[in-house]
Amino acid sequence: MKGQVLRKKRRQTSQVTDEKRLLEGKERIASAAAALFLSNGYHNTSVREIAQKASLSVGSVFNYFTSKEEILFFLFSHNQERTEVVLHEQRAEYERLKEQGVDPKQLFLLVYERYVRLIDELRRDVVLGYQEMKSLTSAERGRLLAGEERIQSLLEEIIAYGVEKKAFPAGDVDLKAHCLLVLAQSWAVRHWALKRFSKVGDYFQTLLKLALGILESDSAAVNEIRTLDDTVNGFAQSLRRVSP
Amino acid sequence: MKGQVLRKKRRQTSQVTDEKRLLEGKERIASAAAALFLSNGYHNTSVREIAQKASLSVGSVFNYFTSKEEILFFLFSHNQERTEVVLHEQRAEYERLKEQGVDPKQLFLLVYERYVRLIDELRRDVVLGYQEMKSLTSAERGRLLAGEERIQSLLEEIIAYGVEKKAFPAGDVDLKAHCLLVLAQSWAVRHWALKRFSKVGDYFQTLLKLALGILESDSAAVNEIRTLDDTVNGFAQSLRRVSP
Amino acid sequence: MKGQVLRKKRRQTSQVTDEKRLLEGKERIASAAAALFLSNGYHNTSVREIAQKASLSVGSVFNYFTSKEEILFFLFSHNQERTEVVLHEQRAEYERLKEQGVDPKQLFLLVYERYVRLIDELRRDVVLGYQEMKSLTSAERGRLLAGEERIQSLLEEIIAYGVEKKAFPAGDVDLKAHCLLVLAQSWAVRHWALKRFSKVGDYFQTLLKLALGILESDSAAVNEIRTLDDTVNGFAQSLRRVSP
Amino acid sequence: MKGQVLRKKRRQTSQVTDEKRLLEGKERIASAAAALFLSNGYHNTSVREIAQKASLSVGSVFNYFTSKEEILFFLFSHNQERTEVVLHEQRAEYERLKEQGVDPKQLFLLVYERYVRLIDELRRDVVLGYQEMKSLTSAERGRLLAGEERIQSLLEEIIAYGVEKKAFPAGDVDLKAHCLLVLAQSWAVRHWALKRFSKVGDYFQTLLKLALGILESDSAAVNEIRTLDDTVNGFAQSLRRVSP
DNA sequence: GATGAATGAGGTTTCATTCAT
DNA sequence: TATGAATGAAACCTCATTCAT
Repeated sequence: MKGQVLRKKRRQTSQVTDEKRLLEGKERIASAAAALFLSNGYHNTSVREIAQKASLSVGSVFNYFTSKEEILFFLFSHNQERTEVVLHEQRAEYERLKEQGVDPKQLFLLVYERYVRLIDELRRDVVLGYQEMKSLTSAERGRLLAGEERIQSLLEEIIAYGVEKKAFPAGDVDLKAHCLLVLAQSWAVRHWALKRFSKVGDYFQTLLKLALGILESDSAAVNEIRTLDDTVNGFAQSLRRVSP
Repeated sequence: MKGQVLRKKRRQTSQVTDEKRLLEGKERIASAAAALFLSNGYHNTSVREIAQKASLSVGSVFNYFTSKEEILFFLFSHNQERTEVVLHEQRAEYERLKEQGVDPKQLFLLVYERYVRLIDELRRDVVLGYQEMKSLTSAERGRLLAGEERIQSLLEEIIAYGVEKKAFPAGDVDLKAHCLLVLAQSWAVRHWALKRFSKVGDYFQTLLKLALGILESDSAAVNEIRTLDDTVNGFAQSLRRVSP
Repeated sequence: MKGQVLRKKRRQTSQVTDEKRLLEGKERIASAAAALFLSNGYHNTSVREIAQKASLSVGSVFNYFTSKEEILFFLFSHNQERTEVVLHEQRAEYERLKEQGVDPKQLFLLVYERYVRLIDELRRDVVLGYQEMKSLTSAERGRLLAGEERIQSLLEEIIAYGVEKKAFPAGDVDLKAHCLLVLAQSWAVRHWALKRFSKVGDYFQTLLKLALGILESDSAAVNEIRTLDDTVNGFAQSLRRVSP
Repeated sequence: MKGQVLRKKRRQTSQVTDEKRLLEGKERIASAAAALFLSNGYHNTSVREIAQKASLSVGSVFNYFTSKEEILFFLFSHNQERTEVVLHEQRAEYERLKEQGVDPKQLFLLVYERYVRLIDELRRDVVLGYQEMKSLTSAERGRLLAGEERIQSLLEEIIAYGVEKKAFPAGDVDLKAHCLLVLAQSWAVRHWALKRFSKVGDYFQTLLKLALGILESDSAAVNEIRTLDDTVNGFAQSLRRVSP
């Protein structure tokens, strides 16, 4: 009943032919769009606003992108590509330094700092990713998350190496990696709460202490605490009943 | 931009008069809406869909809420209220336990566990908050953030108490609190990456070790490392030049 | 590169729920649309114009149809259904009359008249079909043409029956059927050239004579003429060279 | 409606000055356009597509034509001119042969064959005419129809001459001419249904028999039939009541 | 004279909101 | 109070046309 009746036109490719000009235009528009998406959200930003911010007419935006959604896609892709490159560099560095016998702690911190600085570089896009991930198709989302998983794997690998070298206690490697990832990303996602660090270097300088705390945290002492914990039974028990 | 714009005049009160019915209706609608917002996003959810899911007519939705936006507000304020209550309990517990001379570590962990469990309870809403914060008016957003700041203050206060009691090293109290907050929230926000913990209790059981690692992390050892760091100069320097 | 990024909303069904009202509305809108499509063409008619002509708001049109193209589809479907019904009746009548031993000429004319009157009834839609066939998908076009082929087959069958009964000379049955079909449709398609016939009955009254002329046309006499034709050689030859 | 609307002011002459180049360019573009118009329809063909097919830039198209509409006009007027020329030739031939005392039947067939072959030659444009007539201004449309009327007049004239010479029975001259016109055009318009004739010559060879059948059809015999018809009263009556 | 990026009017479509029933 | 059809503003997008190079 609802079957397609009319011939659909194939959606045509971007209209601008000059490759260099096309890319420049895309970047100009995407940059304007990113700012607006960030402050107002993707859905609250109209193409007209983007065009205005990029000092273009509405029509021109569609000479560079075939749809509004492609702008978002472009931003994510850019993010993706950059991440891939850095990931590759990091892995190479890691292999090289490991061979040189560099201290695992230092080794980890070097790679981790690199990641934190990447987050800083891509701050806008990371936030955009958090906000608009629900809008993506699962395929697109998959690609984005795959990137993260590869990062986490790299971190886990390095931590495992540290464990092997007795630099860190064993156990909970995956959660440690996850937490360090989250803390790095929080520089972008909750940047408003970290205003006291004016630059990412300042942030990292402080963060690395906590990071080492995480890496060196051990299960032994904690179990002991847990034992104590049970003595405050009433309160702890009541907590268990909170969530439905 | 849209968020700041003057709202058009609009019926200011819901049509339903009976206070009890009104609240029941609101909750029914908001619950349906929350599920949809979560899986499709606020902007990709139409009022008609909400009405259908809540087994109501479109018109009826507007008898309970004056706008779609208000449904979002309702969800957030519900979150707020719940958080306020727990915050109040936590503070009371904290004061009581402090008086009883409970070990600061335990004390912190008790309060922190309570918070982690709250996050679990409000998981949907926390995620919604991350995603749709941009759809709120700045006033609404302010209220939301104020709540978080109060939580963070409480955590800071307890950490400071631990420092005072020599349970934790001094320094970086605010960042420590911030990080612990973020890690708690990651249970909601990056839940997909924490699937190996089937229940929040499992998660906390492991997380608390890292949390203690963070709390006990010190600046001394780190500085020593940084000294070493400088020996790998070339690589480290190059990192500094990464972000533009 | 152009891959779909954002989740698409499933296009929702017509918004009006009351079945009767929905159909009435559809017919009202489609009727207004048909008039406009006919005089201005489908592409030169905007939904706004349709809405105005149907005394509705633009939005309301989309409460009844999910797209402009569905209006066209509706018109064609209506045409299709009507044609199917009549075709069925015609075949039944044909079988019945044949059994009664009715004169093949009369039999043919009865069925043919029925078809001409159907064309009159669906005049607008037939013209629309001619004009917008190129806009249809091949599936849709196929359905439309299949209907015509079935009619033509019926006509051919009856002519063949007449041939068998020696009412018509043998030969060219398919072309005869085709021509009679075309002449019937010309009442719709070139109606402007047939203004002197105020009603379809008048048209048929005259057309039937020519129709019989076609049915009774024979090959014998013609061959004789062609022989003569060759004597005017120069002119006839030159004609052959016209098309490239 | 749109067709009637006042055109906005616009550069009235093509930019290209060299007369010969201008015409060549126009023909090149129009030829590309015709192919696209025919397969996709006028409205589903963009100027960019035309330019591409003609291996030109979009801008250049507008150096040769002042508007897209003008391309359509050009195609039709080309058609017109060709028809005018042939019409003129036909009339001359007709006068000449009449003087020579050629048999009216042959005479008619010669002229008619010429017309059928013209249709074949202009097949694309004829189809375009049927499809896109609604896209023309009424003035343009008028010119097109005037051409057809002149053809029909010529045919009528020849038929009348045949009647005078007792070659054809009297009566219904206009309808006969109309029908023969339609059947000739059906070679273009419903070409898909005439695939069994591989060339226009084959088609005409068969068509001419039916054409003679039409020309020689008489009213007398028919009236007799009609009388018979009334005996099958019930069915025939019911038919009359079909159209509303 | 040729080019193709820029333009903006206008098209279709969605959807929050209103209001008569 | 509940309903759901009607509304129209505003969104995305297309494309004929212009014009600086």
